[in-house]
Amino acid sequence: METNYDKILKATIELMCNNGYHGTSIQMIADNVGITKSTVFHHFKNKETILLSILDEYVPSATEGLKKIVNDSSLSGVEKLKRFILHHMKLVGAQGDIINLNLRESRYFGDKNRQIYEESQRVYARLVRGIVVQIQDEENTIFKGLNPKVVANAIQGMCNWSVLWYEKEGELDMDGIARQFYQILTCGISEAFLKQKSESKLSV
Amino acid sequence: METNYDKILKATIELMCNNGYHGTSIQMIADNVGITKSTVFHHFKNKETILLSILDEYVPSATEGLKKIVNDSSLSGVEKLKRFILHHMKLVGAQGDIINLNLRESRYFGDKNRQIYEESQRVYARLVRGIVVQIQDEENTIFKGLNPKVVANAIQGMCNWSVLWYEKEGELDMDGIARQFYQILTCGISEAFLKQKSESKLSV
Amino acid sequence: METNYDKILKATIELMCNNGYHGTSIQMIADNVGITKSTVFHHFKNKETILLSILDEYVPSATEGLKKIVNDSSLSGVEKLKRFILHHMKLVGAQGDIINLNLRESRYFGDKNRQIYEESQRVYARLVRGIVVQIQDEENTIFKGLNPKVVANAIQGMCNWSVLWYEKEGELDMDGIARQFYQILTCGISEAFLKQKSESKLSV
Amino acid sequence: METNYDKILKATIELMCNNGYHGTSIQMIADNVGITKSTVFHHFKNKETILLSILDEYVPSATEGLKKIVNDSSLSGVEKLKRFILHHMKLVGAQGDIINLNLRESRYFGDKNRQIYEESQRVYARLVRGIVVQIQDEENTIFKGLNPKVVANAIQGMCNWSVLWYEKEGELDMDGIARQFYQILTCGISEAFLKQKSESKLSV
DNA sequence: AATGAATGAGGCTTCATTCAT
DNA sequence: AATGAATGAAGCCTCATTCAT
Repeated sequence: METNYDKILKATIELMCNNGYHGTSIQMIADNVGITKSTVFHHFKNKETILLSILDEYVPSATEGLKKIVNDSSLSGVEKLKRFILHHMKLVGAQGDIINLNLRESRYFGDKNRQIYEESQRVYARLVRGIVVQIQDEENTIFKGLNPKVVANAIQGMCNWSVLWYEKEGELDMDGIARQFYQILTCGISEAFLKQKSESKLSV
Repeated sequence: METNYDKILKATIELMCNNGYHGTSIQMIADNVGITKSTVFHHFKNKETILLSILDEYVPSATEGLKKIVNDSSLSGVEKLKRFILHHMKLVGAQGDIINLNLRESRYFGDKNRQIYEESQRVYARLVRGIVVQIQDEENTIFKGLNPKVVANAIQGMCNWSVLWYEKEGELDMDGIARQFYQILTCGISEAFLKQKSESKLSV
Repeated sequence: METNYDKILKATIELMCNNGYHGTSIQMIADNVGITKSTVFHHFKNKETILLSILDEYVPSATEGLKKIVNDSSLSGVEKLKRFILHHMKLVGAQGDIINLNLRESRYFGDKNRQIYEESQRVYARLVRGIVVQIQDEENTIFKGLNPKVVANAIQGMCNWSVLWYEKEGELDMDGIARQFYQILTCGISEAFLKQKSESKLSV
Repeated sequence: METNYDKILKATIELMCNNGYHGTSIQMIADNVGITKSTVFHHFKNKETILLSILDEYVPSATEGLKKIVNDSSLSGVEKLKRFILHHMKLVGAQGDIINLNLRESRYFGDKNRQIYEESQRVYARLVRGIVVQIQDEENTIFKGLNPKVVANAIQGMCNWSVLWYEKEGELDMDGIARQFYQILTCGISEAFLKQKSESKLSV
C-alpha cells in the first residue's frame, strides 16, 4: 500500500514542477494527497525537507550512473559520450520531473543544503568535462581546440533543456532524441553507432 | 536622473533572478530601492505588471533581431546560424538577468499573459527551426537526417543554458563562447568563419 | 530505577521554570526525557495534569509544615516567625523550582484547579498573618500599629522573591539568608537567636 | 485622539498581565482593540517588539527616579530608603501592570533584549544596595552586620511582591503601604517620619 | 508501557493590495 | 509623486490531543 509519506513526495514533485518551490504551498500538497496540513508536518519537519527527500533519492543514483561510465577505462571518450547522453536522457524521460526540480528549485534551499546541491552539480559537471577532455585527447576532429568547460556546458545545456520541451506522450522517444543529440555533437562521424544502436534495440 | 520607476525595474530584475517570482515580495523590492511599498504600487498596478514591464521591453527587441537575420534572403543557412548564435549570446551577455527571468519566471504569469509569453517563445523557436531547415536543404553534412525540432531545441538549450553558468567577470567572453558553440554544431566544417571572425574583430 | 513518569515530572519542572507553562510544549518535555509525545500522554491525561501533579506533591506538605508551627501553642509569636522563615527558606533552597512554578504558573490552570490553588495560597497567607497578629499581641516594639495584612505580605514577598535571585551554588546559604531576614524584620531585637542558632548548627 | 498604536500597547499591557506573554496572542490583542491581526503587524514588527515598546517607555524613567534619590548627596541613607520606597510603591500603584510585565515577562525576550532588561534590573538592584550600604555606614542599629545584597533583595522583594496582592480599589492606599514597609524595615526608629508624612498629606 | 499516525485549532508572520491624504 | 494605515488571505509551522496498535 502506498503510504502518505510516499503520496506526499509524489504530489510535491508534480506540484513543484508546475508551480515552483515558492509557488507550492503545504496546503496544496495536503489537498492533492487528501490529508491535512498537519499530517504533512507529521511526516516532514518542514517544506524544505520534502524537496530534500525527493532529491536525495534521485541525485546520488544519477551521479553513480555517470561515474560508472566515466570510470570505465575500457571505453573510448566517444563511447563514453554516447553512453552519457543515453544515460542522461533516459533519466530525463523517466524522471524528468525530478530533474526539473533539481535544476530549478534546489536554489531555494537554505544555505547548508544549497551548498550540498550546488556541489553535487559541480561534481556532475566535472565528470562530463572529463569525457570531453578524453575525446579531445583521442580524436582529431571532435571538439578540437575548444575549451572543455564550454563544451561540457554546451552538452549539458542541450540535454537538460529537454526537460522544458520534451513531451512524454509526444511523437519523439528519448532514445531517438539521445541519438540525435549524439549525432549533432559528433557530426555523424560515427554513424555506425546509430545503426548498431537501432539494431540492438530489437534484441532488448 | 534615474526615476523610481526605473529603480523598481532594476531592483526587481536582480531580486527575481536570485529569488524567483514568488520568492520576491513587493516589500523586498521597496526596501531594495529605498521607498515604501505604496510607492511601488503607485508606479505599477500589481506585481505581475512589474515583471511584465521588464519582459515587454526586452522580448520584442530580441525577436526583432532574430527576425532580421532569418528573413535576410541573401544569407545562407549556415551564415544565419552563425549570426543567430552571436546575436543570442550577446543578449545573454548583456541582459542575462532578463533572459533568466523570461525563461524561468514567465510561467508564473496569469493565464492571459502566460499565453502571450508562451506564444512569443514559440515564435522564437519557429524562427530557429527555420534556420535548421534551411541548413538541411543547403548542406550535405550538417544536421543531416535529423529532426529539425530536436536540433532547434538542442541549439536553444545549448545557448540558453549559459545563463546558468556564464560569469560576467569570468575568464570567458561571450564572443568566444558563441564561436565555440558554432563550431560544436558545425564540427569545424567552416573554420574559415572563426578566422574571419577574429580578424573582423580588429576592424570594429 | 527512575521511571519515565518521574523523568517527565523532573523535565517539566526544569522546562516550565525556564520557559513558563505556555512556553513549554509537550514536545519539549518528550525530547528532554528522550521519549515520544505519545508516551507523555500515556502517563498524564493532559498538560495541565503534569503541572498539577508537581504542585500536588509539594503544596500540601509545605502547608502542613507551616500549620505545625502556627498551631504549636507553646511557642511565642517571635519564635514562630523565626521558625516560619527558616522553614520557608529551606523549602526555597531545596525546592525553589517548584515554588517558582507554584507562584508563577499556577495562574494558568483552568478555572477549577486555579481556584484550588488560589485558595491554598490564601490559606498559607492566613497562617502567616496569624503569626504577625500574635507578635503584635505579645511584643511592644515589633510590627506595632501596622496592618497585619501588609506585614504578612511584606514577609512573604521578602521570602518568596528569593526564588528569583537565590543561586544554589552561590556564596550564600539559605540558613544564613533566613537568619538575616529574621533580623531585618525584628531589627536585631532578639540577637540571642542568632548566636544560639549558629551554635546549634555545630550540634546538628 | 487615541491612535491604534496606543490602543495596542494598552491592550497588550492588560492582556499580558493576565495571561502572560505566551498566553497572549496577537489575535487577542487585535480583538481587544477592535482591529485585525494585520494591523497589529503594521504597527509592530513582531510580538516581542510590542512588549519591548511598553517596557522601553517605563523602565528608563523608573530608573531615573531612583538615580535622583540615590545621587542626592544631601540625603541621609535612611531618608533615601524612605524616599525610594515611596517612589517605588507609587510606581506600583500607578503602573503596577507595567512593573508586573517587567518583572514577569521580560524573561521571554530573545537573547539580545533579555540581556538588556536583565542588565537594567541589575542596575536598579545596585542602586538599592547603595542605599543599604550608606545606612550601614551612618546608622548603628539598622541592617547592622547584614549582607547588603541580602538586605537589598529583601527590600525589593517586599516592595515588588505587592504587584501580586495590591488591589487598586481596595482599602489600602499606596502611601500607607509604603510607610508601613518603611517602618517594618526601620522598626519604627524614626516614627517622626510617619507623623510628618501624614500631616504633609493634608497640605497636598 | 510505549509509540506512530493523524488532526483541528491556533500561533506568528508575510503578502499583495486598497484607500485616503 | 509618495506615503501611512489598514486589511483579507494565505503561508509555514506548532500545539495538545486522540486513536489504533
